[in-house]
Amino acid sequence: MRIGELAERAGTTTRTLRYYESLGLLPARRTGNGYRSYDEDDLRLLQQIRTLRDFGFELEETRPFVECLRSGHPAGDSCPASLEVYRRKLAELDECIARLSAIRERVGTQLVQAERARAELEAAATAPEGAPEPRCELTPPGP
Amino acid sequence: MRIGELAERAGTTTRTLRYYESLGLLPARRTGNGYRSYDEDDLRLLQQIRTLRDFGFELEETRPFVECLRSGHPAGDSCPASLEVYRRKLAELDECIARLSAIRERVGTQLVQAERARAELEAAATAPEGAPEPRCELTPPGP
DNA sequence: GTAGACCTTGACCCTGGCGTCAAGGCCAGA
DNA sequence: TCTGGCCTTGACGCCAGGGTCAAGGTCTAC
Repeated sequence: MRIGELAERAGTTTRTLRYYESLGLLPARRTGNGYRSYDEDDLRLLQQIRTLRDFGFELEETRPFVECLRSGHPAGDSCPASLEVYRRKLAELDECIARLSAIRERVGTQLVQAERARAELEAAATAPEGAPEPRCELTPPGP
Repeated sequence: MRIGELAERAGTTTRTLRYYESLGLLPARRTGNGYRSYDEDDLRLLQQIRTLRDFGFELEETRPFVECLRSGHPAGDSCPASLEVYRRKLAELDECIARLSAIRERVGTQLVQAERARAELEAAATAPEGAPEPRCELTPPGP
């Protein structure tokens, strides 16, 4: 099959396939007129790549899986190199989740504190004229 | 103070400060010879920006905080626009963490399954000669 | 007066993963 | 024969957040 058909069947674009070829990730045979030619195995390789990318794997990280499949294994993750990528990815994900969770806590704390500070400001604003703090977009004092 | 000193005190670079100025995020006054001139307030604005960036805020997201500070408020998060950014960021973080956690589970499951499959392959390889499955980098059968 | 440290603007480079043109070749149907 | 649809390579753009020159101006110290 040609590049357009493969792209469509894999739910991607011809540009993407040419890009993968430029990386040596998914090389293509050529027909007499120079057109790229792919078969069902290439489709499987491509699906492996796209699946991993959906998981957030970088293209380079998909290479061991692709080569594993290409060397005749039934699954891309049948080879030790692929398992190693899985493990690295897990560690990466854990670290990322931990970092984001820590930030989430800090931002949440900041929000609560800032909201409390604003509530006090508003109370002071509606209360008998205290010191007129600099106001940003405080809702105008009630009627 | 001039740009070099401000950069050093804030732990960043002159290039970064010029970049922020080009975005209108941290404009600078100029001295007679065209040099940028900053004061302590600018340092506070810059610190606010850097702190938020460390939290993963994009530069545009820091703008409400900076403008809040510049309008005379004691803290960058004293204004409603800043609180809104906090809330959006929290939602974003929650979504991101949830997505990563789901992926983490799927990758973990894949790893376990692939490891089990490999263990079975190895068992078959060390057992009495079965069908010689295509081997990738299987450890050579023990002595 | 000159070396050296600072400053100026402008411009190109980098990362990843493509999108989007441009200019032209190949092939099938009417 | 012409139109339209596929294909080819090459090259630039984009996103953020700057890094890194280059070529030149300014100021201070010796």
